[in-house]
Amino acid sequence: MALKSKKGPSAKIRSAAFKRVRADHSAELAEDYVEMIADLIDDRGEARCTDVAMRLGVANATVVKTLKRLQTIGLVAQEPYRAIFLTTEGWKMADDARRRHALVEKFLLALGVSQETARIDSEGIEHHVSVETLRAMAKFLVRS
Amino acid sequence: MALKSKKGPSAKIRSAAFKRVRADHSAELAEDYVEMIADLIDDRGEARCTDVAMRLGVANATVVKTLKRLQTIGLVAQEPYRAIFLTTEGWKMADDARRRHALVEKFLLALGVSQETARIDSEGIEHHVSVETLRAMAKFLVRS
DNA sequence: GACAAAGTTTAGCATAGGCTAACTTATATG
DNA sequence: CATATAAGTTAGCCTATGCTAAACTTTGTC
Repeated sequence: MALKSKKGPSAKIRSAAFKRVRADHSAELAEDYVEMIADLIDDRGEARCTDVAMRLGVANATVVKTLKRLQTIGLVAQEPYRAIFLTTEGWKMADDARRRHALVEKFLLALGVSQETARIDSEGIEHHVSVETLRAMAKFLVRS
Repeated sequence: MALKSKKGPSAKIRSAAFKRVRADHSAELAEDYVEMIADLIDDRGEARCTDVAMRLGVANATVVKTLKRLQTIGLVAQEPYRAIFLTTEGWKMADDARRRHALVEKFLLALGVSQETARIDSEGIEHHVSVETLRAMAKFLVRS
């Protein structure tokens, strides 16, 4: 391989970014669920499977299965055929996610994008924003 | 259910955001791969399985498997035991991703975050930024 | 040209997140 | 208060993305 040169020490550093993205992804769904459950509880007093399914745009059975996972990792508590509750841990994650989500959305609006786009993009972006970037966004909001 | 009120027409609209995020995710990996393959080809003349695996931080076998999928959807071309090439379609996607990636990264830097954070966060964010938001970021860069 | 090292592929496994269809439980109303 | 409808659950399937270990090519070197 004549054209092969060094890999550079950057390879490992580079891969860290992708590893973080992959880690984000597995947390992402959990965050979306607890955030939505928190909203449902606040808005209407309780969170039901069906509401979560409808809002997420997935089948009921999918929600049930995912809730099982969230129970095993201690974010959610639920009796069969009953409404969904959050554990202390779950509330913590939900509040965190909501704060982050709101900030990103406000930031996008301040940047000049439409409400619609801010809502949609913030949903995707919120999970990939570090504390440092969040802080920079907050600073921008104060300035502008 | 005494406390159940209307679901609101927002449910379907809301779910659209999550559907987009899910769709983004399945495209995301493809974009990461073609972007990285394009970089490897430009930087060192060819893209090898091992390099992709190392940079992404995954096992070799994982790359092989994913490349199969990318071949079936027409982004990548490869002979067994040979280097990886991009199809015209693949190059289009790679260039698109690279443009988007670079813009997001530059934007984050302009916003005041560190190089390190800009690099990492842009990797996660680039896949979730709409054209409208990208344009707003570009505008911000011109102004600042 | 033989052979060791490096790179690639295959096989087989696990987890996560989707789905539909069939079934069970809760509840709201006649 | 019986029962139809709505809600939740289970079972079984699929795809995507990871992994390790073992097998197979390619290639560089002696």
